[in-house]
Amino acid sequence: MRKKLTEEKQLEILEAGIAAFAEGGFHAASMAEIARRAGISVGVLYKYYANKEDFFRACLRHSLAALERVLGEVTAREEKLLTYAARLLKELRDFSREHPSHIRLYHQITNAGGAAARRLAEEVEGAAARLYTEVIAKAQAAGEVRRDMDPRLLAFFFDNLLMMLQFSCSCGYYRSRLALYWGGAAEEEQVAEELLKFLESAFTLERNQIDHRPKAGGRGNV
Amino acid sequence: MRKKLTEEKQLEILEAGIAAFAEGGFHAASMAEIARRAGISVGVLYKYYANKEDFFRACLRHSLAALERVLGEVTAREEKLLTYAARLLKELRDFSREHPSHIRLYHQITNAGGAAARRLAEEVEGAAARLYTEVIAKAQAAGEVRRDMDPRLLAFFFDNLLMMLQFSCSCGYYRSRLALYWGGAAEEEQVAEELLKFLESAFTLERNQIDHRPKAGGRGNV
Amino acid sequence: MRKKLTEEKQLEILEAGIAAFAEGGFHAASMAEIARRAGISVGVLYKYYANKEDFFRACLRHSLAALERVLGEVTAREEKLLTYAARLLKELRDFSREHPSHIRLYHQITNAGGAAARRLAEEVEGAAARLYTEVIAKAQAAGEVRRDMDPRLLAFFFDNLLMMLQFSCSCGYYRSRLALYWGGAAEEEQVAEELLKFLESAFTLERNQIDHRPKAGGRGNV
Amino acid sequence: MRKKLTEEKQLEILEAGIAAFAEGGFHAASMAEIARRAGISVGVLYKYYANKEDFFRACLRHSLAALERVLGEVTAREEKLLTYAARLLKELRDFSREHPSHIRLYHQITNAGGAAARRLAEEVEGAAARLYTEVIAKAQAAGEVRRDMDPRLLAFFFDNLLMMLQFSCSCGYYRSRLALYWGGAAEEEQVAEELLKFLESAFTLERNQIDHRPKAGGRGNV
DNA sequence: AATGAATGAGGTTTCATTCAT
DNA sequence: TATGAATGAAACCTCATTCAT
Repeated sequence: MRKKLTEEKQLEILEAGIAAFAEGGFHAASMAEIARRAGISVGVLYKYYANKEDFFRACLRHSLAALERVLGEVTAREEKLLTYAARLLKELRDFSREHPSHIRLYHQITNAGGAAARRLAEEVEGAAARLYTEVIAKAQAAGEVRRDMDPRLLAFFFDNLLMMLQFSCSCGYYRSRLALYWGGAAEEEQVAEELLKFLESAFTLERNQIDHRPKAGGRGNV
Repeated sequence: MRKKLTEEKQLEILEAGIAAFAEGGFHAASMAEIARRAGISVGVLYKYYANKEDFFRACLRHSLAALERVLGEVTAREEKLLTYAARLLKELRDFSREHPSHIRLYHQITNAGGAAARRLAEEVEGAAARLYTEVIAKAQAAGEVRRDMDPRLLAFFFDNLLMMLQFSCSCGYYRSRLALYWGGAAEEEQVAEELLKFLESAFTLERNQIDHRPKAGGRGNV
Repeated sequence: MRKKLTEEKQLEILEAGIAAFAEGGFHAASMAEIARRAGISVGVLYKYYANKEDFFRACLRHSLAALERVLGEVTAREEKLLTYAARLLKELRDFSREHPSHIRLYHQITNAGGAAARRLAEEVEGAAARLYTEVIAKAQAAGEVRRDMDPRLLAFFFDNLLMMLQFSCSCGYYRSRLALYWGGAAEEEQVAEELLKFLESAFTLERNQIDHRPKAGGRGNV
Repeated sequence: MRKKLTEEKQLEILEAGIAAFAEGGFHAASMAEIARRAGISVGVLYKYYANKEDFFRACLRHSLAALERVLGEVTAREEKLLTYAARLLKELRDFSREHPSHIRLYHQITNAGGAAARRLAEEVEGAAARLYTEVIAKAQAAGEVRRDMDPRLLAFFFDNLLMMLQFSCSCGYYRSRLALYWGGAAEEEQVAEELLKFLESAFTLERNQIDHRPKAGGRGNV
């Protein structure tokens, strides 16, 4: 009989699916088009996946698994908060560049609503949320991070900035938007670098420490 | 586009479209369903709009115009950066609550890619990007904002946090995500309050000012 | 708007469906083909019926309703058993000729098995079974019909012969089969006539009355 | 058709096909499912049979051959009509019980129309039709059977009752129907027994012999 | 002018058939 | 040779769009 699809081909199919679903969501993608892009016949899709929905979920799982693998590698090491943040930024940037469709698919699912959204959010973000919060709480205890803010919100804002950075690397609209702010030839390395500085300050300075006298060369405060 | 339907009815149609498109994107929405929701016949839809795409663009325009109106009102007054940010947060939060579909539709279109995305980004974000950057640059000049970061990136990170806050108020997934971080009964007022503190620090403290000695009660710095 | 399908057109659609399903059963018929035969588009089929199964059931209902109407008319009058049987034969023969597809569809569903078959049998045959049995029991009480057989089985054999007669008038195979027995130019009138004679004897003669002496011109008995 | 599979396996394949086709007709059965049931691969099916139609015909031939073998055995002996009928009933009942799928497949094909139906009817029923007619004609000549009816029609009605009895033993719908008439625990032996009585009378009593005076305990005749 | 039924292209899914292994 | 995965035509079904009323 004909050889079963190689592992490689199976991945290619998933990638084709991810790319298609990332484009315009579940409804916009066509199974026939996906098959064509993956260089197979529709029949194969339906031999491996019960239906479009099932295939979509497989793509999602595959995509999120890859993302989680990246996060897992970064979080395996014990480190100072900002060192950790720096590595996270780098890894996510690399991942976003290599697999923009994965990030775009992830962005797609954030459209979802209802119970499915809740389940998905817990599945995808739960671990990260807890990890970030914990790391930040520890850093607060160690006096490395400001104590006048709830660690959960610090973690939340931190993750928000990470998400937007990923989107800015991967999704057409957000890329254009970054270009609008930063100029056409966006060097993402520098953006990441600057984001670290931004975070460093945000994590450090307590409100009551803010000096309200104008700085040299300027008058007045924020 | 003739002029027979009342202004009010026209708005109702657009709102129905926005709600439908916000749900699952362009392809998931059905013209018949939209007409039904708006209490009109499909025929009317096609009298006023050439086709689905055309109607979608009208919904988008309407939705973004509303958003821009809000931004416009906020930015009309000359103010200090953080006062301005505070007002912006409040207005966007209110808008997100009253018109979550608008925000969700906005989120939908950020999936787009290609030239359309570029055009859209410029149209939607261009003014804000320039405004934020300018305000921040002025604040830097006045010594109210750190000078060791590019005002464009400061503006960019600022806007990123704003966008995520809007999504967190409006879109199912992001709402669940906020709940994950912050607990079930997320009081968005407090989140906005804390975001201001976060921004204040991020905008203020320069990296070389960061005290690397551990704070009281903790040892070491970030 | 376009005019809704006339009652007449709706019947035409059902007839097209009945003809198609009668041909080779549920699976052999194609919705597109049915639409084409009925002179409509597939869309109409799916506006009136949720899906193929639903449409099939509607065809069945329509077909059986027509059959039941015929039976109902016949059974409305109080009559002697054989007069009644004669009229039944005539009406069924006429119906079979005018609507052979209905009979053929009926024949199709007798393929069914399982609980659906039981339900269908009760629905279609229940009334007739009870009626025939009752009429025969009464005739037995009146001494008009042999008493050495269970009225239920007499009714059953009676109905069996009726069913086969219908099939022999409507379904290709059974028609050919009748031709095999009776010769090419099967005159169904005469068959029905003879069936009556057959039934008359079967209903009348009790076993113990059978004369075992050879009849004139023959030797030996059955 | 090559000759590599064991005789036994070939029969198993045919039986699987017969069971599948009997279920819902030609179109409802799937080649893959048949292969699975027979414990072979589809490839084998297509090595032995050119296509689905060809395989269907082979199943039919096999099924009818079995039926004809039974009839052949019964008709080999010279006997009195009713003894013969009794044996026929018994054999067909046994066959229906052991191979209900064969009967159900036979029932399936009686849907067919056109020239194929004619050919099939001749092939399947021709011999029986001629045999029955001949036996009955002889019995008439011997004075054992009424002479006021055409032997061909007597044979036809006789065969009709036989067919229905077979269906009533094998096909879901007809079984339910019998239960409707005769009660849940249909004992087919008794039905066959009673059918013989029914036939005996039908074959014997001539119309002009029918006594039109009411029988004891009743008034009037049929 | 508004309606919404009808249209039919196009999407999803199945399955008879092929053919590389 | 037997296998059963791959193929793709054809079936079911949906919905953007048209247009008779």
